[in-house]
Amino acid sequence: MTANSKTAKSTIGDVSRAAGVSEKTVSRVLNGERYVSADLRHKVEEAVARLDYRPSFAARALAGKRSYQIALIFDNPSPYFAQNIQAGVMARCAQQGYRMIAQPCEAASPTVVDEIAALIDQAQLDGAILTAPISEHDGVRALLRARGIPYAMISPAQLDPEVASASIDQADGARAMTAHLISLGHRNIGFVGGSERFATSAKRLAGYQAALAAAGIGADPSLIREGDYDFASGSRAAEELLSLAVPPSAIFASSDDMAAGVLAMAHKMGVAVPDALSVAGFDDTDLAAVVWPPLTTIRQPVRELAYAAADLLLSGKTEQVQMDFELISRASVGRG
Amino acid sequence: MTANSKTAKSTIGDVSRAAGVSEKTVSRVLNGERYVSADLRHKVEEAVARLDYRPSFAARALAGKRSYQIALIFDNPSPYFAQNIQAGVMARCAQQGYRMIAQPCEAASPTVVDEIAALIDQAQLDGAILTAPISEHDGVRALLRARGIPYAMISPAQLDPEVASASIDQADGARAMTAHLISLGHRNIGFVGGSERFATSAKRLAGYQAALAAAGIGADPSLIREGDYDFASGSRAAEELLSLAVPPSAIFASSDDMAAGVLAMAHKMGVAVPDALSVAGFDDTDLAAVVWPPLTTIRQPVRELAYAAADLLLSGKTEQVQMDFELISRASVGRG
DNA sequence: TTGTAAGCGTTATCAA
DNA sequence: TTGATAACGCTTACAA
Repeated sequence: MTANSKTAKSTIGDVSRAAGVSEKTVSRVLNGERYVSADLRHKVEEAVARLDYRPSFAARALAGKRSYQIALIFDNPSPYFAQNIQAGVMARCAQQGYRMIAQPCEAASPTVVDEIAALIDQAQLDGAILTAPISEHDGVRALLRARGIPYAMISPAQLDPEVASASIDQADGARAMTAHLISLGHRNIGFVGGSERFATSAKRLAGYQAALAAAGIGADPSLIREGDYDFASGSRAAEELLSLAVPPSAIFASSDDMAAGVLAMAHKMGVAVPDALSVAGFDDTDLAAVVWPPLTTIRQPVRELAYAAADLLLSGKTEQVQMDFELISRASVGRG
Repeated sequence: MTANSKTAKSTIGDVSRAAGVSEKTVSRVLNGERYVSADLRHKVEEAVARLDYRPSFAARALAGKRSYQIALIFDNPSPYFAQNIQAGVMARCAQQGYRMIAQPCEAASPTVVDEIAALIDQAQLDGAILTAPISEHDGVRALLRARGIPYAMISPAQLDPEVASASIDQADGARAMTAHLISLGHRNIGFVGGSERFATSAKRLAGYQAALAAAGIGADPSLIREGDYDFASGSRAAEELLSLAVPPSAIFASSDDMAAGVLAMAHKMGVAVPDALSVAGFDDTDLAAVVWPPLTTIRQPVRELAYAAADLLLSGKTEQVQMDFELISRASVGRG
């Protein structure tokens, strides 16, 4: 290996000359096509390794049908969630020789569709992965369909039998958590719901209500508060709930930022956690898990959802994969 | 605008025909070159708009000297930090017709240099932006230099007069915070330092010590603990500090995750915040600010650092920009 | 199983 | 100030 090999950028022509074969044969080996003799294949592989050759994305995209690029289109959710999804998708792409283009955007902006159209044209996208609430954006989905770009959705509000997706059962998660609280002896369970901007909110509320009904516990509307998926709204809701004549003995917040807010407010109001109050969260983000140990959470396997979505997209499958959530009880894990 | 215009991908040839000029002239207009008559320029612009034409990145990269792509290379810092930096850099790139390629990596991995070399070759990078601790990685920086790829650093440990960078004065931030605590009457101030993996840790400690010295307060080694920049190590350090015969009346944690840990431990040990204990943090991530209101922090203007680094890189300047930090006192802001 | 030729959409070069 | 023509590095189509 000469000193140059670290600096020189070799081409497919260099490789073909070094291996004594045609450029097309090198291309065949690179793309794993059939009809290459073991002998030539070996020679090519050796030359590729020796020259430290790597194909140009630009040339491949221009000449071929595929660009080996897919986009991850997301609307500014929690940074923890976004980073996890991004890392997961990127890892799977890299494994298969693809590159991921991160495309943050605002679902509510009037220009989203144009922005994504520009991306498709300029980057010659092979596919896309959508997270909520972009996965609910009709304009974006129509564009993708019109352009013939395959896509997969992560935790979409509605399963679409024609579109690949990876998700957990939101309602069942909330049901399981509520049932868990009931099994601990709680009868008076507060619920902090999420904003209507996300379709998951209604599902989580439904799960909570289903568990209560299944246990024969009457629904008490004063125990249900609407939040905004953020810390402040969780605090606010907790203040109201804990000020009730008969305060709840447990509060289930349907996001972890809100659960953290509930905990902070409980501390502030001198309510002992977990002795006088159990706090539970629905964890989209891993945030509460990091910051606030004394918490029971329903965890979405975020990384795994990303893997699944990427795998579906790259393999061209159009399945709706349902994954399991985890119920993590800190009390038993004993991390605090 | 026909129905087709939303679906058709037009080329520079289509535009040249529509405008009645040569392809080269269209190219000149697109790239803002001189020597194009106002008349033709106008015709071309009109045709571009009418056809909704957007140049192909792949073709530009292949034919031209520039790929209009830069990489953001970062090693898994806090998700909040990463998302902010990414959003900032991406925004500036988009403004100037560039694309940002996010490249997470591990500074300690033996393959980082190869991974980045692959990226340079395959994507034909025009430049890169490095965050700590990649900005301290000699192998990576040597590679970039050898390949002739310009780069900018965000908050590097050492300013390099040859390399563009955007940063705040870490030592001065820690000094300012410590001086602030002293001005509130504190004399007994605990310090939780960061890991030696980041060169900033030593600087923050130095700032803390400088402020104490300036106020004529003797250094007490038992008040200084080493942490790991995470929640757990902050809790641990706080537990030790608050168990001292004479516990500190204020604790300054040099990261916000650690500050959150300090706060949680104070609550757990029944130490009233902020009455019996002031807690201060150095905020790289916005995390504690979101989750833990009763906190005084030194905030890095993360978004602005990203803007500055991107602007420097894209304009080809080799300056070392120093930005101001903010001292945010929650008590006065009154957010809790 | 292998190779030849053409062309992808743009910019660089050089001539007009 | 404009425009022909030849690259750029690869894959497609087709031939051998």
